[in-house]
Amino acid sequence: MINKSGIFSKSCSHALKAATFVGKKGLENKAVKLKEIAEEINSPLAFTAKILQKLVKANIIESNRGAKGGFFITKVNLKKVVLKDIVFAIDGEGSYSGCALGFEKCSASKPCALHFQILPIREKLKETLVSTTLKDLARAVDENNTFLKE
Amino acid sequence: MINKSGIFSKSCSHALKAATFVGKKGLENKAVKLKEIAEEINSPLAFTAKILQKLVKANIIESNRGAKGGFFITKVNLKKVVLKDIVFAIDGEGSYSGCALGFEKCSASKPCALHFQILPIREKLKETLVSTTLKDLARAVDENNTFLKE
DNA sequence: TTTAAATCGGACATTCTTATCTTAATTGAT
DNA sequence: ATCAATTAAGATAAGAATGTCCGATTTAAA
Ligand code: FES
Ligand code: FES
Repeated sequence: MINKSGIFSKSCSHALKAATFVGKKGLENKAVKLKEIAEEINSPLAFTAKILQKLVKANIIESNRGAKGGFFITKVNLKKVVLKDIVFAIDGEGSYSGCALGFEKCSASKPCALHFQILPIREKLKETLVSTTLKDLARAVDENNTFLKE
Repeated sequence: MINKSGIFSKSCSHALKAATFVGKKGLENKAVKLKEIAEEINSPLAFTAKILQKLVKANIIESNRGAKGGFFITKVNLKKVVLKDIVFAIDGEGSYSGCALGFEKCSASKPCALHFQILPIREKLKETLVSTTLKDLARAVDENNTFLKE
């Protein structure tokens, strides 16, 4: 999953930020409009729209069209959705279980040259991605302990 | 650094494989030709050439042109070069110290929403990348414990 | 019923990564 | 000197990721 500037692809980090902001508003049962989301996470409007649509299709957040519409997340999902769900929805599974050197499939029976070095790191990453909920992130942002833009 | 199919960019994983193979031959003080490298790591010839050139410019491996030419690594470098050096040479520094959500710079004073989750993973990755030498990888491949292609 | 506010969805444009092609430069052997 | 083998380097192409645009659709309210 490693690329030239950070851990996640841009799409994925925009998705994580967008979902976190929707989650933050979800803490108080509010829906938010696309425009507000894009501004709040400092991400291009149209591109943010595309990403939000993916999150909707992946049943992570929901949306309402028309006047008074917007994006929102249910209490249930806010608690249930973990980071892995978002990463999968945007980048797919390969991103967190693929072989470090590009083998078709990571396996201990034909380990690549980096297998034993990378495996523990990937395990730690997986553990974090499945144990961190969107609510965790949303709360931290809501309490001003962490931020969605610089 | 995370992308759609594995931990490193393709360029970077080709570089790691190529360097490891050159390193394996370096264990017995042999130079190898581009063609042999590309075949051995299952990577396109011309693209492999480009990557090898970057490794040469980064003083990780060396090359000789002309008949009987090829790529090789000195005993000193084989022992001294760590994975970080290769990753830096190909993908640059951002790849392992950039902010997970794309902030200009990762900092505890303005942590992004994922900072506290990602930091320990990145630290573990860094630790691995600086403590694993090319010789370590080359040896494991030489002993058939790990592989460079499927 | 009309209108304005939103999201949806597909086509399009741009930029970055990956890959190829071609020509030059270098070197050892004949 | 010439030739063949080999890396170096730059131009170019193909593909994927990122980003934009615009018209269609849905909805609430006037
Ligand atoms: S085989 Fe490459 S990471 Fe496991
Ligand atoms: S600020 Fe984003 S990872 Fe540290």
